[in-house]
Amino acid sequence: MTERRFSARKRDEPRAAGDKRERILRAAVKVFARKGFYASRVSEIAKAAGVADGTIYLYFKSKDELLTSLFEDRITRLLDVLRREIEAVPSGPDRVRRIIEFQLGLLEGERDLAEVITVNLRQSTRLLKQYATKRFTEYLDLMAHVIADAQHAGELRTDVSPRIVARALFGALDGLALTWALGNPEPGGLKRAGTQLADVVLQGLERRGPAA
Amino acid sequence: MTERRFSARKRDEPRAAGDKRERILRAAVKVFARKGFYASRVSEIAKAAGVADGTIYLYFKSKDELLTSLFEDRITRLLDVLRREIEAVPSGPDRVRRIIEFQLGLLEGERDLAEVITVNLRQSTRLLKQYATKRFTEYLDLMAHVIADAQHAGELRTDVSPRIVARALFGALDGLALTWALGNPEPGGLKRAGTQLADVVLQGLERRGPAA
Amino acid sequence: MTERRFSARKRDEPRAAGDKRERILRAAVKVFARKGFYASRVSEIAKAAGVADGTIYLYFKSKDELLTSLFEDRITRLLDVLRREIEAVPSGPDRVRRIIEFQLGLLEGERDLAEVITVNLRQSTRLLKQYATKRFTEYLDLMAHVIADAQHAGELRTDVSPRIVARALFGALDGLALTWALGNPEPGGLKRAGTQLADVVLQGLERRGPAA
Amino acid sequence: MTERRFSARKRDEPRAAGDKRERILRAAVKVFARKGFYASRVSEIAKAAGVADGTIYLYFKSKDELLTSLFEDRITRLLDVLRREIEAVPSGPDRVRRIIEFQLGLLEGERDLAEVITVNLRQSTRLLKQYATKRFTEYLDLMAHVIADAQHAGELRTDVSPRIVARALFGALDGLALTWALGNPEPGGLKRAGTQLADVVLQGLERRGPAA
DNA sequence: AATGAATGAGCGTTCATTCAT
DNA sequence: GATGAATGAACGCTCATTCAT
Repeated sequence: MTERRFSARKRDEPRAAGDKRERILRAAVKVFARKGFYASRVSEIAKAAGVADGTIYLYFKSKDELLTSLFEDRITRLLDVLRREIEAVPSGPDRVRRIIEFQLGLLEGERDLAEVITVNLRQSTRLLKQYATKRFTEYLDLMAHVIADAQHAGELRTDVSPRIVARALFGALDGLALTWALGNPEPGGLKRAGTQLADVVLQGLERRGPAA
Repeated sequence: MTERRFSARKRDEPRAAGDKRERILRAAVKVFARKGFYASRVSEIAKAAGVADGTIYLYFKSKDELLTSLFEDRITRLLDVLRREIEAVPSGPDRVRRIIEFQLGLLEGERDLAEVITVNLRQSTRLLKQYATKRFTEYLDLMAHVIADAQHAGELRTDVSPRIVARALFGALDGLALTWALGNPEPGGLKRAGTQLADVVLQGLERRGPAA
Repeated sequence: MTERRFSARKRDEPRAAGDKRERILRAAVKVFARKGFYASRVSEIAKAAGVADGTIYLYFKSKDELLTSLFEDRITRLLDVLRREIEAVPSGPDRVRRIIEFQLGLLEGERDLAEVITVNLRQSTRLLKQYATKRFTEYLDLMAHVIADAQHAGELRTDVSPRIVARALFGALDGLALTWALGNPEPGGLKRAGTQLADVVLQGLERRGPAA
Repeated sequence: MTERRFSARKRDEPRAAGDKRERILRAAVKVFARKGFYASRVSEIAKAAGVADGTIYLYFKSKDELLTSLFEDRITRLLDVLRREIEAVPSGPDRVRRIIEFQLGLLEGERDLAEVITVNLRQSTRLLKQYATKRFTEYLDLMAHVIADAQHAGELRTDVSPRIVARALFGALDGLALTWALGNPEPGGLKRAGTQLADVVLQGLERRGPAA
């Protein structure tokens, strides 16, 4: 829509190669977010990316693979950021809080991407089972590690499985995201929701004092 | 194809029609669960239901409406059961525990239905936004009411929004269900996951002693 | 294939069921003959057959299979006729003459079909290698048998392989058909060409007198 | 991709261009032979020729024209060779034998080219009708002339049309080639097939003695 | 001349939906 | 009501061709 302004790149060429791949991915995020994977047309994505339909197939083998690559690419990126953020926080409980803020923060910073991950991740059982699982599992593992480390450090109760907690926590965040994505944002916003979720979860994971 | 020969149901059979509608819904649950909404063919559902393709359109306006009706029908039924179960439990915290057990219990009792609700609910943003929301909201409201009642009864902390808690809790349960549905059942099973989730959530919702 | 028994439509109804398959085949012959397999559009065939595009796929799995079925169906039919005709002729040389007349006669009676067989048979090496071969081989075998029988009966020279003769004869007929199909009909027509070909071939296959 | 480094052909090399054109033609023969005209991709031919896709269009106007040029070029060359060979043979019957050997010999010497001529010649009715005909006709004419000359010289029977014989003979050779190309080579090989074909044809074309 | 990324028209095929029986 | 053959709009994908570099 914009973009052409000066296509006039005679000399310099700020947008390098691979550029196109990225443009397509960005367009795909936007379109998938708006209409869901199945209702999105390859031609729409192409148009949104400002390329010809066929061009998409120079970068992705199929529409399916476009979604797959999208997950792969974006989640890898998110994982990198999240890992760094977590390392910068020393306390276990604070790390949990950080994860919560991070995941909900996505919704405000990159709403479309969040919606794609939240909603489209489940568009296809097949996709989900075949591809998305690897990175998704990595994400859950990261959360589970944070929990487990804090348990070993004596910061959290040890009578619950880190993996179960991680999955439930992810689900809780996803659930909040879903209602937000569907247009019923919590009054007070995600920030308030995140704070409250963290309050409950952290109190719930607290080690119990000597007496009950 | 065969099968009809004698439709000859035992004796009377006042609801020949209702019968068929239900058969179609049951078939739809099975097929949607296995392949997802978009990958399911109307003809497959017809075959699974033992009716002709066209017959489905005597009971449902479209494939979309079939999914919609499925939610409507099943969730209404679930809500009835859940409401009754909750009324039978007097204590707020126990009610929360009951909800958790109920929702996870679905996965074992009616795995297909659970998978449809868990996975297919998100197949289509449009569907989700347009139709499914009503009953879904009712379900969340039920959870929120239980929380709110318990807060008013002084059984749970009051500094968190019942709706936020309800959504997060629903999400957490959904998250556990998802990993189960995808074939990575938690070791120890859903029962153990449910118990741990309840432990954490209830401790998290506990009113804090005099201090704090 | 069966199915027709009584298609017993209410009253009249000149065009019976399975009718549609035949209509599609007939349309395919016409269209393939005019434009060749690859240049023919499924939608054109549908239109020529007076059915919807999708209908073709109720009777044939793909465009490829349509061509394949066409060969199968038509050549089977031709083989039946040819076998009967040959049996009615006692003398070996006369049988050879009969085959020649029969194959060239096709060109006048069913010019489109002849063109499809002559030209389209080779459209796709893959098709040719995979499917068409069986019936085609049967056809060649029939010719080879006629030659071999006549050799055993002492009617033809025995120093040439029946299979080689069959293939060459088929090729010769096919070659005459090709130039005809391409619009350069031999002056004097196919009949004359057939007679001359038979004259040459039969003299060529004659047993030599006492001296070599 | 590599290869260019030094295009540095030994010394002089006036036909840098012709070089590429020839490489493309050679690649086309190979690819067309393996997969047929329609199933061959221009990009495959480019790759096989070691040039960029676009380069092909510097030498040929279209994929169609590439096939056309191929025929033109190769058949012209074959005609030259065949003409010279025939001139070197004085006797009519021996010339016929020479033609047979020549055409079948192609199959062993340049199998790919033979397959392209034999199979691909018919890939497209349109191509066949529009372009290929000219050279093809020339080839047939050469054969017809040989027959006619021999008839005038009293070496062959005169009651058959040289053109009909030429077409039938070409077809016979083509038919033998086809079965060979399809992978059912005659036991004894083409040589034996050629000898037998020549035996039959020449006996068939013999002038009959005064009596029967 | 040579390149090869980009194009976009065009096609085979699918499948939800209809409707004559 | 019930059927299932027929429909045809719609879409993913291919690939010959172009053209900026």
